Formats: sequence, C-alpha cells, structure tokens
Amino acid sequence: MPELPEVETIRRSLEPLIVGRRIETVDVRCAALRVPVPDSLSGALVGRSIEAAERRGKFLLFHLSDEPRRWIVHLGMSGRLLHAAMGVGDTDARHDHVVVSLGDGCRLVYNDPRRFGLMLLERTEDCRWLAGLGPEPLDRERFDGRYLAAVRRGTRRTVKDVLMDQRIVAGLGNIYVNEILFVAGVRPRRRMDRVTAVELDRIVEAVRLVIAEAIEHRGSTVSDFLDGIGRRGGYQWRHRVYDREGAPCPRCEQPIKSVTVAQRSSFYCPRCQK
DNA sequence: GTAAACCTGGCA
DNA sequence: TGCCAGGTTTAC
Repeated sequence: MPELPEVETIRRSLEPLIVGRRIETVDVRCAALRVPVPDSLSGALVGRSIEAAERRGKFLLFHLSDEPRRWIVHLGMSGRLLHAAMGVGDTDARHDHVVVSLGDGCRLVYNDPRRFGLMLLERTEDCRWLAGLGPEPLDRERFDGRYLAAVRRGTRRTVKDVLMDQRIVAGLGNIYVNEILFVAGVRPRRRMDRVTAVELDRIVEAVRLVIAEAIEHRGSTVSDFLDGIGRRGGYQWRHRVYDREGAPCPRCEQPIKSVTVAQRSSFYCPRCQK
C-alpha cells in the first residue's frame, strides 16, 4: 500500500501526537513479520521518549531519548500505524501486531494483515535496509536528469523497473511510477538505455510534480490506506492512469491500456506516451 | 529477465 | 474457486 506519499502522510499525522511522548509499554502480539520483530524492541523502547519522527524512502525512523538506535518501521503492502486513545480504535484487533502505549494514555498500534512489513531497532548508519537506498525523489541536489543519465548507461531494464528500484530512487512504487510515466509521456515498457536525455529531464520533473501533488493530497487510498489518525487519502481521485484501464486518457480521451511490466500492472495512454 | 515466495482479504 | 492487490527478496 504505502509508497512515499502515504508514508510521509503518516509521518506528518503522527509527529505532533507522539513526539515528546514517553513509551510506557510495548506489546508484541505477533513477531512474525517479513523479518521477525527483534526481542530487544520492548526493552529498548520502554521508558524512553520519542524525540523525532523521520522518513527515508518508504521507511519511518523514530528517534528515541538516550538510545542511538532508531525504531525503524516499514509498512510493506498492508501495514498501518495508527494513533488512538487507549481502548479505542481496535477495529481490526486481529492484525494489531505491535501495540505501544504512550504516557498520555494514547496508543500507537502497528496493524498489518499481510505481515509484509518489518520493524527494526538499529542505528541509521548500521542499517543495511537503509544503506542501499537511492536518493529521495524530492532531493534536487541528488536526483536530477544527470543522475538518471548515469543510471541509464548499459541499463537494458525497462524504465518502469528502474524507477521502482529503491536503490536507484527511494520511495516510488507501482501507483506513482505509472502516474509519473504518464506525465512524462514515456511508456512503462521502454528500455532505460533508449530513453533520451530530454525524456529523462521530463521524468525528473514528473517525479517532483506527482510526488509533491500526492503528498499535498495526503496520499492515495486505493482500498485501505489510512494515515496515523485514520483518515483516508485524497489523491486516488486525481490518478491519471493508475487502475483506469479503458477509461479515457485525461489529455486525449483515448482509452487507457493495461500491460504487465516488471511483474506489476501498468497503465498508460497509447497516444500520449511514446 | 521472470517466477515464486512471504500472507490475508476482497471481489468476480 | 481463482485471481488480484500499495512491497521486496530469492531462486531458476
């Protein structure tokens, strides 16, 4: 579910509610996520307060008082991190895998039906999950046309595959890469090494535009995304192509086509995208 | 590259 | 019943 705009939306919604709060208890009800929840998690969190809520790609990083390690959370496909008053908000208690109670009587609940998420306790610099991540898509210094031109050399993979690769740019997933390639006018199946420099610049611009728009609209709720306080996103109403097979292209009215690229459903306009 | 794997839920 | 889903890794 959550790509960069959704994770950023969760971060922003939680930040004012949890920063400065002390962690009273940690209840790991199900440790069997994609990577087992570390046994040390509870001992490291209890008694500490949350000092900052940061995001890197699709990861959330919580800073703790007197603890150099970060509490790192990835939501996988179906994860949620919900803030709720004590005893409230256990709508789907079946998949509430980790429940953290805070000093103000509220809770932070990690809920994840598919259990594709993960939770770590590591220093940022030691974390191999974070070490391999590419630049942030909104980092104008590190992510630009020149950077993509360097990536392009000898890369026969499709442009869609490349943009979804977290080592190349961090935080883009299936929805937003579809949207980005539509805005850039490039078909998802194009081979990266055949994309022109002009098109690379258009892709970079499209990344910045789409990701900024999506954050502004608080992410996309395709089926079940909720932010930290249970609100749905609004960007799904603005999707140009994602999940719109057969619907008219917003620019030329041609029906949107669907193909599989990089094992994922892909949507594009056969007239507007080359 | 492509498929299968992890796991559950929703929909046709 | 079978297929699909916002993610990522692992193995032919």
